[in-house]
Amino acid sequence: MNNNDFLHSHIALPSDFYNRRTVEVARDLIGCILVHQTDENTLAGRIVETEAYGPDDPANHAWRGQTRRNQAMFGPFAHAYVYKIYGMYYCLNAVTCPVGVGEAVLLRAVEPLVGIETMKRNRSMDDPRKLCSGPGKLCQAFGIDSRFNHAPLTEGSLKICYGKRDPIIVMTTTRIGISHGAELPWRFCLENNPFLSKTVRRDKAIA
DNA sequence: GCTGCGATCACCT
DNA sequence: GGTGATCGCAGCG
Repeated sequence: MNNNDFLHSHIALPSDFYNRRTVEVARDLIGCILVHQTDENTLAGRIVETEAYGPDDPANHAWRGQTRRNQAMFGPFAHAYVYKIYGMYYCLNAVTCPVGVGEAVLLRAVEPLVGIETMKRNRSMDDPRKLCSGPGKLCQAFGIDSRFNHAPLTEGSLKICYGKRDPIIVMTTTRIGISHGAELPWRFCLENNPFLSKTVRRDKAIA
């Protein structure tokens, strides 16, 4: 399949998809396709790991209210919230709630599908399992940075599209890498997928 | 102002 | 399993 075929065979999720409870959006994003159409290439991959940052959640960036960094979280749903972490990596979120409510879904891992050579170049790395197996890695592979903060995910160069309708098993587990508050079962992933991040906790798997 | 730490990652042992 | 890279924010004064 060439790049044009791929683009035309995938349709962006409608904006209403994101106007639901954040944990539902996080679960339903598993299996959907992240697409970045650059001037040169199409980059695409299947979303295999997500994390919800919801209400009453001390780990949520929006927990202490609105700041310049988390402004996009309080903007309209179906848009991107991209922030820099540890001064060097970016993380991509899908904003889920109406204006004024700060909730989002962090995309934690993607299975590379299209534009793999470009991803390898962006990551200076050859192993396909390591190209997008973490929130910072997938942004580097896809060339996603702060320019995409506030960008719509329903149109334009960065989109999330329907995936194939293969039956998939979504595993629910706790979050990790955060210190505030209880570890809520708000992480979702494709069971036994080889492209998950290194921190998936099978011991705490729920389904 | 300064300090500590975080939704990370690669590299080292 | 430990460490360094290095930016924005919060908390403290």
